[in-house]
Amino acid sequence: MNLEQILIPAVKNAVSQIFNATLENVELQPTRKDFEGDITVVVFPILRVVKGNPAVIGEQIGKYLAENVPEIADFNVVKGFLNLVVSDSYYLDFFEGIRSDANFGRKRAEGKAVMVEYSSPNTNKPLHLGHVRNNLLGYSVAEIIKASGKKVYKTQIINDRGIHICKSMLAWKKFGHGETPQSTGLKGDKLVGNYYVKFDKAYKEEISYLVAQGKTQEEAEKEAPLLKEAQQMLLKWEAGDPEVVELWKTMNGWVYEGFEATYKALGVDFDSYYYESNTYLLGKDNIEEGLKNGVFYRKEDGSVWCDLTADGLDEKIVLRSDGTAVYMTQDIGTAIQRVKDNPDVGGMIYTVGNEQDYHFKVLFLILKKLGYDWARNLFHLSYGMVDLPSGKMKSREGTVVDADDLIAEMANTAEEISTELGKLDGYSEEEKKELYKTIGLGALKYYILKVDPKKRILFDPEESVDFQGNTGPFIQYTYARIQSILRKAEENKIPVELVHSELHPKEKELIKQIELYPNMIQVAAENHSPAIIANYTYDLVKEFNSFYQNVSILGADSEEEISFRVALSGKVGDVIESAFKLLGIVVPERM
RNA sequence: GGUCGCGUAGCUCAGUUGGAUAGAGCAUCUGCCUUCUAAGCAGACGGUCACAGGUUCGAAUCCUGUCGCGAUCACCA
Repeated sequence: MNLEQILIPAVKNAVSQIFNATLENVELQPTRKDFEGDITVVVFPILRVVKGNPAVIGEQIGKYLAENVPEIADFNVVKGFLNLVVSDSYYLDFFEGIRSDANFGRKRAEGKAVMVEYSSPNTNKPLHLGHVRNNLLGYSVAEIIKASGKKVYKTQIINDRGIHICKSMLAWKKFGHGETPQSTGLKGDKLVGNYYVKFDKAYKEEISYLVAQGKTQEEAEKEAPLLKEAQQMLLKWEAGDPEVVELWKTMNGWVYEGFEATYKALGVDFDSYYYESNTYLLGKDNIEEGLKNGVFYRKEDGSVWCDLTADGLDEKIVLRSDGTAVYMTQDIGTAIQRVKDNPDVGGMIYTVGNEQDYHFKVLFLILKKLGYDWARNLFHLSYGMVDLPSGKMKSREGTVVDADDLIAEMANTAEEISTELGKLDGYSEEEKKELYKTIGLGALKYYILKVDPKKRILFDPEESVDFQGNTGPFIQYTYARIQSILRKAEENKIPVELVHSELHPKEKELIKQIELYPNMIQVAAENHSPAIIANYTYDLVKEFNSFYQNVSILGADSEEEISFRVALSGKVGDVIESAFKLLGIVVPERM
């Protein structure tokens, strides 16, 4: 039982006892630091049921609660705010109850599962900063929802077909001389990405040649022989030409190996993979069904549409006049296929940039119209772009921030700062390297996850990421210090099972903050926002640091006090670790 | 132009369901390493919550309008 569960009925009861009135809602909030008390009842909403002066009413309710609710030790009223002082024994009991609970804050899974899609790369380019935000967000939201009590499937759809892959393939055939990742020592995705760039370069040369011959820019772009050849290749691929398919398999294989390495470095994973080469023909049957149900209609030219004007949207094409699928067809089919593959799925989350807001609005509406019950639980986890100080990332201008480079750079920065501060002296080179990675990655992940997904992020690679203040390393550092306390306590054989009777104000503040943790997980899950977890953890760490600096832990007055503070520190460490796990950030034992 | 999103301190960001005097970090300034890790702590400075109306006992938060920034409006994906 947390405080809310105790107080809401208690306040309702008080109102009915004193005023003989029925209260629907009780509004509680943590008491502001500048007032005395721990939790505050807002009196104003009660005025709807009980007429009178809020201060007087607050006074009466406060008196009743103090007399009848054992958890309430005292109260005071400021204007319309009834501040309640919660007894130390409540917090001590609460702490005792959760101290040994390793799963504190996390619920066990029940009900329908949720499928979270994220990453969704193209196989012609290496992953970049934008994908990093996508991956971190998707992974973290999946973990948060898991912790909030739902089974989660992590999945991705890989765009492994289409003209863009053919471009890389063609360039490799023409200019590659049989290069492989093994022969060049390049990561597979980088190698293939290079050929995509090579294609683009050669294509541009052809265009300028044609323009010089007197063609218009537009004509030249369409008629360039390289492009024609790539289009031929796509047709061959669709026809199942063995040679083209073989090359396609080989090159995509290289890319997947490269991606796996990046995912591993980022610390994200997936339960299933969907490939567009398998799903691009899906959805046509569903269109037929929709036609029968009257959800769709056919135009004279044979194309199929969905009329969404009644819902304030446009008409949307779902099948071309030549009967081939469009993006929407495929997405409809894939969604339905996924639920077939995992019948316990009751909803899906798509982690895709906000430039596709409209697409998903339409997709969800169509699926709803088709009558699937899980279609009511679809969510587009839409996030803002990652911009550089120079503006957008443009592959053609070479301003793309590569994911692998970025991760390596963060580790370098961590090394520089650590060396400068003289930390980590006395560790082996291998241990140090591991720590630099952990810290650098922590900085990057936290930097990206602490901001609201909807907002754009301005990322300055020159300034790199801060290590002071509201940052990943700061929180990791605090965790490492806590581990140090626990080690010393163990060395000195300090028992931790003792409980003392009176709480220091700093101890009380800390326990109050810990108490909020389960609530934060729920709020973060409902809002699909890791930022809520990140900012909560920061607040907890601030609270702990204040405690740490202002009271003595291992040198406290009594043995009882020492063991209590060690136990409290340990629990703070557990909560930090648990919260950071939801963000996919590792906390080191020492740093 | 239509639709959607964003606009909070010099900069980067929090702000739970509408609640008290709007909070952090960075930057600038002042103290604190003889105590458990100073990547820290305590404090100072810094605000017309883009603007104007409205709803409410109460608005950064909800509604309407204006301005600014971005995205999107393909038989592309």
